[in-house]
Amino acid sequence: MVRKMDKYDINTEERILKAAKSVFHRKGMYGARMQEIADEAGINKAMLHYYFRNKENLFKAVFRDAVEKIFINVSKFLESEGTIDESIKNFVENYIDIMIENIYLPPFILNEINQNPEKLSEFFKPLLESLPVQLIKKILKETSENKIKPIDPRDFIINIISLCIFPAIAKPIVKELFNMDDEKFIEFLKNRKKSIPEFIINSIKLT
Amino acid sequence: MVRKMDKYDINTEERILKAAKSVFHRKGMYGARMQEIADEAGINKAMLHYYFRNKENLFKAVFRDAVEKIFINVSKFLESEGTIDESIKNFVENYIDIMIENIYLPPFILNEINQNPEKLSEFFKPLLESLPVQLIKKILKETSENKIKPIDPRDFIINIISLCIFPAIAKPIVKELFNMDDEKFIEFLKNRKKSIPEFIINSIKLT
DNA sequence: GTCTATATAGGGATAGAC
DNA sequence: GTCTATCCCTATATAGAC
Repeated sequence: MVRKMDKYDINTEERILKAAKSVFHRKGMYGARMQEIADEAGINKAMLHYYFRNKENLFKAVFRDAVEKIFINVSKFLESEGTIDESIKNFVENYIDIMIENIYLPPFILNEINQNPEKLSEFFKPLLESLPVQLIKKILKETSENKIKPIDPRDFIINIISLCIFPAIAKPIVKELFNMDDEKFIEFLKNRKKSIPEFIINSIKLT
Repeated sequence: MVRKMDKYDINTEERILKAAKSVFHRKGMYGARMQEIADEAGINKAMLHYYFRNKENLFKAVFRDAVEKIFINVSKFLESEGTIDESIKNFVENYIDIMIENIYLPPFILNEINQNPEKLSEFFKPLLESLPVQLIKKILKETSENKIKPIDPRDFIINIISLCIFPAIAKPIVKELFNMDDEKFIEFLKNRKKSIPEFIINSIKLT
């Protein structure tokens, strides 16, 4: 796996991984073809097996990377310090930025989990267990102190995540529905960094 | 395609279609196997080709049915008469009922569209063009008359759809996150028939 | 219409030379 | 480490008997 290389070169393993991401993200585990990955990496199929032994291993490397990018950060931002309002703004802004940079990942991950739910325990369990404890406590506290409208913390968490992630999953439909090209679509997402926190904060604040 | 049959029997074509739905919904176009569909229908592979000629045709029949179930209804409920509040309640309640009955469809459809965006024009275009015109007008009117907080109608539409559909797409994660079995998960969705309209109406009403 | 048997191709994986 | 050639299984699809 280790190879002397030119400073400006990138090594074969990285080239493969990059190509594998591109193909798996678009086509999923079963739609992807090893040949296509090899072509995109500019090498031949045998190399894929030399570095990753089989398709399943290569896929897992890609999937693990995707989960880390998308879910490690959910965890981090959901648990931030400060008031609820600050937490919401912080989460949404950071999360939509991640989404814009990795627009293919949410459909890729969610599709894989729906088709293979057992992957959940293999990749997510440690993440999920520790996830939103702090935030739930914060919501319950603010509710009991009459600082926000009462809301089931589970609904709150699902709502904020839904509003951030769903447009990435429905991208082709959203673009078609509102006649957007890619640029307009990104602009739409960027605007949601402001509109989603407003939407959520309005809905929970006392009148 | 037509066959005399016992009153309590269902004909072969329907058996195939039913089995095909079950398998395609769970595994998608590329993960599904014709053999598995044949087994589940209780017939052999040759029959699949006799009735549908090839896998692609069979898949399209299943996909078309899914799109009609999920999107015809979006269109219908989004355009209902009455005040905005009534429209929201009407849409969410009806849509979550549909979701509960067809929990596999949203991930199935969205995955297929993400992997094959060209399917969009083939199956959706007529639907999408006529979609939310009335609702957009209603929102703009209420905004200009200072009856609700100003909101981009596109955000409004995406928000309401996100809140309804996302839990279906993330079902395995939601169940894991909150330690739900299937029954608890359905209960959670049913509760959202009330909580989502509250959430949305609070966020847009003037204080 | 329904079955068994088989053709054909595609794709993952390996062997072996360099 | 990288390549070419090839193996071999799997899955779609067809042929043909009943």
